[in-house]
Amino acid sequence: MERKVRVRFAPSPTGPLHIGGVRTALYNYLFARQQGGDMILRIEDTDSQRFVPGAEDYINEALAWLGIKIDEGVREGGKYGPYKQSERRDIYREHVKMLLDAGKAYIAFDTPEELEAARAAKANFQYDASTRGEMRNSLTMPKEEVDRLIADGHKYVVRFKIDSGRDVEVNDLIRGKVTINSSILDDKVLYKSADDLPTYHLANIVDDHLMEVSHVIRGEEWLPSAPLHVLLYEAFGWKDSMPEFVHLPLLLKPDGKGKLSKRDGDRLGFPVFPLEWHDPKSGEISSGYREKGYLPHAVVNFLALLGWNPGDDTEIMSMDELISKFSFAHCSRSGAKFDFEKGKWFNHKYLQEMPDNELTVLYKPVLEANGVDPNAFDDDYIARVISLVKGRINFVSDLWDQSKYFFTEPESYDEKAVKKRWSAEMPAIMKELIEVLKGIDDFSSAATEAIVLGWIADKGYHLGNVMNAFRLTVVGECKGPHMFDITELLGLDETVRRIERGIERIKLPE
RNA sequence: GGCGAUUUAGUGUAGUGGCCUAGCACGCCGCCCUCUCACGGCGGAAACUCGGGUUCGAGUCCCGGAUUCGCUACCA
Repeated sequence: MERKVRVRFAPSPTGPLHIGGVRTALYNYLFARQQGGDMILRIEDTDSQRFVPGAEDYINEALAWLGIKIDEGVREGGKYGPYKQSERRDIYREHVKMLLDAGKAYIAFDTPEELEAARAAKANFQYDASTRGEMRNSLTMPKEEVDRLIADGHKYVVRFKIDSGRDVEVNDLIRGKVTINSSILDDKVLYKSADDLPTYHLANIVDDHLMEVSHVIRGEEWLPSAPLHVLLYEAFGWKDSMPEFVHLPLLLKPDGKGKLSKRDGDRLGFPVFPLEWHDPKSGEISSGYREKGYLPHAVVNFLALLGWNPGDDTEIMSMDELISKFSFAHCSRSGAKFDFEKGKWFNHKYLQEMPDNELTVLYKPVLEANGVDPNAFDDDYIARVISLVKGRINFVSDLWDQSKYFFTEPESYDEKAVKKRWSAEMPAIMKELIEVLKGIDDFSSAATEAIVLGWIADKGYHLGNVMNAFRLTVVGECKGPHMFDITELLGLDETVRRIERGIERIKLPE
């Protein structure tokens, strides 16, 4: 009971780390930190067929970006290594032998073709207690033949011998007791001689035991095989030190049905990966939250709340707050549809809290990408621009659309606005405005506003029409912050230049 | 098909038998603010899967149906 909390995140390097996997990692991390425990990163590369180069680096980089710190792992080291399953072959071989010697497992020679034939012949074929007596394995064949086959280099697998008709209980920390009858379990393959590697199930149990994992926190897709895992702990005689199980609800597609998948991102236009991923084989690029302009904290906060809540209405929480408030009792049991809009809102919130000088750093590459040399402007100028428009952005990249007129004069004028606000007398009024502006000593927002508004009132002009025409010449469209905040930043010369240019270029509607 | 899990507004969720004429947030709509677009403030529409029970009383407990999801590989 008092044992140290040790959790593990155990992804397979078969591609980029999926956002659902990120959430699993996050919950592991939150729990470990809260309990003063250890967070292990184990690479489960027991499927040599599906190995993808670069995937492991991707996992490390993604977790680092999100602030999920690993205590033990391939890079971090630790006393329980190696942390990559392909480097633990000896350990697995030894444990497979233990099971074989104890009669809890057996060797099977059935080829994939033979298994396929068996499945085709029998509607619900399952390699289990009811059928293993008819298959080619060490239970049906004389020992000499088994030895000869192995000596001749025939490929075989080791299967777990599961007794039928037993109710196996799994205690899940968020779902309670789950019972499954062992008859529905098949004799799972534990080890493949072809590549001298165990399958997930065996490696998982052996590693969790040897690494003294206290809590197995993983996705719900593992719930059906949890009883098998319990049986394996029993077979090894490790039942007493078996970890606690926690099966997290899945992240579902926002629209239709099923688990959130790689394709959904492309289809619905939002990332399902933390970082952009370049597929080494197909060359295909999948978008990532980082590259889309998400702040790592926003992603973490958003993900934390997909399947868990703090028990009150708090939504914006720092990593430390998440750590202190996290609990399995407040995890939901059903899958959560991925709500991309809410994700944007979190990013918006975090962007608002970010100091302008930090946003300035992030904005410069965006400016550059839009053909503006950021070095042509003071950092202070950029920061002031940002402070004026940041309330309306969800991403750093939105800053461009909201503030480009601070960096480059309008190239065109919004048609609808022209139609509504530009009229025959406007050029003359704008010329008057230029003179008014030129007569102002203090071009600050408040002073300019007082003078210009006074002039409009004296002349009896229509405030909305004049101001919007003014805005049209300076901004190019009728949007943006307070007009005189814009002109203060732009300065008298630039403001006048733009009005002149507007007078020249804006054509009367019709 | 079998097995398991699951079920509160469009979405994420609060709710642990009376405090629920069901709260919060995203999204949506409206109003206010206002030179514009946003932001912000205020307000609105919108939900307990169905049927039986138990109980003085059920969103909350029990049974059954339905739903959705997952698993059912020599993948994890």
